[in-house]
Amino acid sequence: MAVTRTTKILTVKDQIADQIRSDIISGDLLPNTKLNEKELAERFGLSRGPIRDVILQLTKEGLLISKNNCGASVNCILEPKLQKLMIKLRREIEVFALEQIKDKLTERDFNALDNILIALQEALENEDYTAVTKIDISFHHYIIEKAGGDELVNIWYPYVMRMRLNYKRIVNTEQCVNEHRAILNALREGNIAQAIKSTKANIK
Amino acid sequence: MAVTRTTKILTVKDQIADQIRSDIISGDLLPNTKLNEKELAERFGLSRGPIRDVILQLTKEGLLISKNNCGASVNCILEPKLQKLMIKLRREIEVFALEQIKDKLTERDFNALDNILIALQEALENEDYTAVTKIDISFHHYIIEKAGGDELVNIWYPYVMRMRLNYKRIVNTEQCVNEHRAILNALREGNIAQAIKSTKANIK
DNA sequence: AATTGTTTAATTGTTTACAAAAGACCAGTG
DNA sequence: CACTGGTCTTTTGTAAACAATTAAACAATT
Repeated sequence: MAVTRTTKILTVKDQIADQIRSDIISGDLLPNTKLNEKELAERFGLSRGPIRDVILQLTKEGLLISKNNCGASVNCILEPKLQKLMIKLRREIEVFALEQIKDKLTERDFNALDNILIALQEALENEDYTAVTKIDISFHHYIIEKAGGDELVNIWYPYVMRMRLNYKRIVNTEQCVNEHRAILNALREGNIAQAIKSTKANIK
Repeated sequence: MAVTRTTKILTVKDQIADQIRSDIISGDLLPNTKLNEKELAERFGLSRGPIRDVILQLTKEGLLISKNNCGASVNCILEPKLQKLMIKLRREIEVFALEQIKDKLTERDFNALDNILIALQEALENEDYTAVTKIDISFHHYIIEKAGGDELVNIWYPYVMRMRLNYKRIVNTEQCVNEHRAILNALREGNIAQAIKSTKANIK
């Protein structure tokens, strides 16, 4: 059998959600910006129904904050203590994931992760920092999903999103790709301890 | 000013969500049971719109699992390793909460928690185990909310719900109320270390 | 007999129209 | 001047009709 390229099918709602997430990450939508259902519906050429679903979803992820009968707005950054807690918890989830996939990674997985890093490098060269952030997330997402499936992704995702809301910019562009390469290399060598160490260094 | 009794206003959706959560906790809705939007709408005398919102919300909480165009069904119990991870993470959140509220609790709070325990005792005597579970959760909820507001509640809630899905029954009825009383007593005495110890013992 | 293709029923996804709540504005009053 | 009280507008919440997708039952073919 030839190599099967898995093209992921995205629902309309997923695409809208992705777009709004990008807008928030990129800074186009600043904290406290109010999201108007009607406007969003017109922007995406849809009715308010699906938009409401997306807003509810992003609210659960912590990116938006909703009040009854008052709509949703972009959430603010966390207070430092909560921020620290979330970093700690996210680290533990990622460490758990690494321990789980220790012996499960195939050559196919390494290739997939390699490709992600290539895309990351490219986005960095293009200075497309929104793309950088999304690709960065997708690297971690791949590992989390492999380790614990959707269940684990679902509890992991809110932490990532909230952290991204706090630090909008990738400060150290080179460091970013190097850190991820370190993780991947350690995984390739089967050196989980090092992979964990590198991951902890990357999550901050 | 007289004592202001705070009666919480619940939206329609919150009430429906609560009801479905109860049905799952009580065992009326077993894992893999499919939820039909139309049936639910008729049962609650609503249209499908709000029902869809509730389903999406419960899916994000991990109680339901949804597939595109195929509806939602009650989620299964977690595999042991994920279960252990979630217990660990929930403990850390609750410990964090206790450390935060150390000096913030007023007499009003102690009374509120006392009342919760009285209700817990009563539910136990009536052998209404669904109520027991809900009141149990509300005790912890009170502390989490006090410590970190909705932000913290939002990341905490999924863990509680998923754990409840795993152990449906309160095994040790007396132990349950005793454990919570130990937490409250420690808080009253300002003995946070003991409160943390008791909380850790309670979350399992 | 097993598998593939087609039709049909049921269910979800989306749109549109309507009801209710919140916020803005402005006049009137102390 | 501040403040209450009302109307008006805007926005969200809900309902009901329509479109699209899926699953199942059945027929046809190899």
